[in-house]
Amino acid sequence: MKYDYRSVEDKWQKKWEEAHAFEAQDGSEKPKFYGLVEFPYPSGAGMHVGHIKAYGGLEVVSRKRRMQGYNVLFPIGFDAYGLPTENYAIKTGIHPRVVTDNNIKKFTEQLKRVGFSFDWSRVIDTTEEDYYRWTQYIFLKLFEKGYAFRDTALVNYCPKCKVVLSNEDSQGGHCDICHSEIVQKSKDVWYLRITAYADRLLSGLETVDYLPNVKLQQENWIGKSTGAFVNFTVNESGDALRIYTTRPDTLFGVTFMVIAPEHPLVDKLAEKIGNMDAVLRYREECAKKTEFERTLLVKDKTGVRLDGITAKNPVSGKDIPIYIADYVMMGYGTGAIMAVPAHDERDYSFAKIFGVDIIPVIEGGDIEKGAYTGDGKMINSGFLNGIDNKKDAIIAMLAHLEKEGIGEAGVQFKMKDWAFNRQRYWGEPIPIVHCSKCGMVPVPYKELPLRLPEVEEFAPGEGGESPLAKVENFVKCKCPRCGADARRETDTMPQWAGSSWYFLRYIDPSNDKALADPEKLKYWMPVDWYNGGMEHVTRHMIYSRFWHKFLYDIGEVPCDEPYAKRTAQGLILGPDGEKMSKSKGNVVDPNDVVDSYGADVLRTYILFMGDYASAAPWSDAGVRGAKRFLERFADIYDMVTDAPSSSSIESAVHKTIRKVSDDIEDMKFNTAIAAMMGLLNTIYDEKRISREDYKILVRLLCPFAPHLAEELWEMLGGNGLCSLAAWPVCDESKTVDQMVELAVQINGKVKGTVTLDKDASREDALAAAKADEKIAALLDGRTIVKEIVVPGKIINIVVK
RNA sequence: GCGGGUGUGGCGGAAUGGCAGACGCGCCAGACUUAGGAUCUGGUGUCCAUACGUGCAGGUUCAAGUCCUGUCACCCGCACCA
Repeated sequence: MKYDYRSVEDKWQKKWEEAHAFEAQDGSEKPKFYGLVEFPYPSGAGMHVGHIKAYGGLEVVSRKRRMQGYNVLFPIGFDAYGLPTENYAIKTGIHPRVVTDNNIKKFTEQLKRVGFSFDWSRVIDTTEEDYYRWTQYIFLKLFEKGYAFRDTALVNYCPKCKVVLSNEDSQGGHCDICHSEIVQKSKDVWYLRITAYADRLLSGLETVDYLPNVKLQQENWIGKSTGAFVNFTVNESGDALRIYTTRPDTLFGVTFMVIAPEHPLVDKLAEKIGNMDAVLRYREECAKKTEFERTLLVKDKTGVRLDGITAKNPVSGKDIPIYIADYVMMGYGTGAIMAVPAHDERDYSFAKIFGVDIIPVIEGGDIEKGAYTGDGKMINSGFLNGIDNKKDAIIAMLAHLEKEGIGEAGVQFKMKDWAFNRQRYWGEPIPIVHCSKCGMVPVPYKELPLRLPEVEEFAPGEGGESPLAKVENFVKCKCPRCGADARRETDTMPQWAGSSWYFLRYIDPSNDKALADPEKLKYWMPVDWYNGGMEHVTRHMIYSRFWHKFLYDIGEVPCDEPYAKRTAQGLILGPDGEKMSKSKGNVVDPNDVVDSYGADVLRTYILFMGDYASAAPWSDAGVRGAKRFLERFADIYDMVTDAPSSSSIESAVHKTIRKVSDDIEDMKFNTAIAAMMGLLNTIYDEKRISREDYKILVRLLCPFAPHLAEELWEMLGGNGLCSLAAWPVCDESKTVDQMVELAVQINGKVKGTVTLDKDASREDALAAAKADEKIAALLDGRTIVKEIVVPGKIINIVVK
């Protein structure tokens, strides 16, 4: 068959659109399936092959579900706020709105050309007023409940982008956008109190079906640790010095304390500290150090003793020195630690450098050699002496601390509150008014959306203020509470805001009364299956789970967890095996592949190239392999007869139904396609297949190469659209082969094969094996020790 | 350092403890061709072979790529988290 993919693909894309084939139905009696993919950021570069892989997985699943009779919601939209668009606007002077609209148009065309079965009637764009109105609404709810607040704190700041970044946006000490070194800066910033949900974000993971490594990464990011808070006292001033430790059992081994250079106690005790000059100098040095330098110097501990200051160990009563050192961070725990050099490697190396006492309190180590972090019997520890394990020692110590009122059990999380404002133009305005009398006042709900004003200049000011600050008629306003002159908040929300709830809006995209209708939410939520990249596991996913849990608590959504299942696709590497990047020049443009081979080839190749979850390099030769497969698939049309297929073909067809159906569920698309290729080879041997069996094959192919499948379906006289035809069901009885081949082993080594009836008895099988000439010769003169027969698989004869 | 993952042909990769290398790429040979970076057919782990082969060394088992112990290498997260 001559196959002109251009006209065929155009033809079916039009037919799908005319038939509204992929639009989800509200109020349907059918079972629902909500498949979600991470909506793209519409960059100027257009679509990447990575998008095709990311969407291609759930595309196949969604298409299969639809054919299985589900009411499928498989939506798409655009996460369009963000810095690249804004930076482009700053450079060119073109308004981000214009840039965004152009890019969305381009993405839409490209996505449609690939034939994805998205519900295009529900497209959302996070930068549109009727969308960000509800993003602002959620912010106000958070503010009302005290989960959005302002605080002055040391924050991650990117000097190049001139923005405050969250921890999630500055992993590894680099700006996520421009990769510059971030610095710590004290600023008055907006926070979302995500830490209030830390425990639930953790425990919720037990109720969802996420890939194990996705769960693990989230667990590590939340970073729960259990331990104790202990109050030490400063002898010279009586101040409490509170620490957090996971090892309260080692309290008797505390020989010094360390506080972070920025710890407020330093300033408080300034007059009593004998060497304040040196202390301040050290503090300055630390502030200048980049994250990178701090990490490199892990082994060489630095610090300064606070001269004239001592603390009292609350259990041993001993006086101990206090140091400041940058290996203690202000941002974790209380910014102060009790140091147990005998049993902590960091404290040990510090003690060695500074000549502090090292007192072992657990037996088993050698303090000359290093810290002993293992378990053992307690020594030098007063009432703990004799306890022989860590667990019991901790329990005993916690009881003592609580009884004496010097400490209590506690937990700590690595996760920090979410720094939420950006001094940027292209984002949702934060709907808050600053009034000199009333303080921070929310913009009334009825005034939402608070529109992003027009500006002349998109760049942030030199002082790091938002471009909105220069728009006088935006900034100047009346306080909604008292009517006095007031000023609007001029910062905008970070890019992660809009994507934290977008899956809710797809359910009811044009609702102007609520973020979505409660009945519709009840029907569609939770998302049944969410696929995306590993890079979003600790940011977008945690943020959106947080928002969702909050919305659940205030009764806006019907379920506690938004995503029932989460998977992730692996990267597509360049042909050179390296990560694709413009600078390496190894980027493959999916549009080129569609141009020269068609969308079906692109889709099929990307899902065939390797394990879906793993990274795999691009291969142009491999693309041609996919093309050959589809052409061979189409050429079978000439082998169709109206007589039944041979029993071997029939059996192979049903085995393929089973294989393809199961593999799609496991995202093993590569082996699903391989099974169809294998079946093709079998059919080519016989050059004959029944019309009905070929129609089964065409439906199996449909999720992968839907255009070709539709064309063949039509040629074969199938009813309606193949995309909406019933998914084939495997008839297990037809997959059972009457005759089966068994391997015959002698001492575990394969020496031959025998073909037997599937119901052959153990005796028959052994007799047949021994009747084989080669086997008989090998058995001659040997003593049979044991005979194993696994029906349908293997015969193993053990001889001496 | 901590946590997780992966090691299989020339390459991408398959294998509920049961015939390792499915399927594809590449390569070789042949056919059809004025031509072939098209198509079709056959072949293709290593070795002349007995045999040997899933990073390496052991172990369990009738049987191990798969399970167990140890070890090496690479990749990905987090990283002075107290």
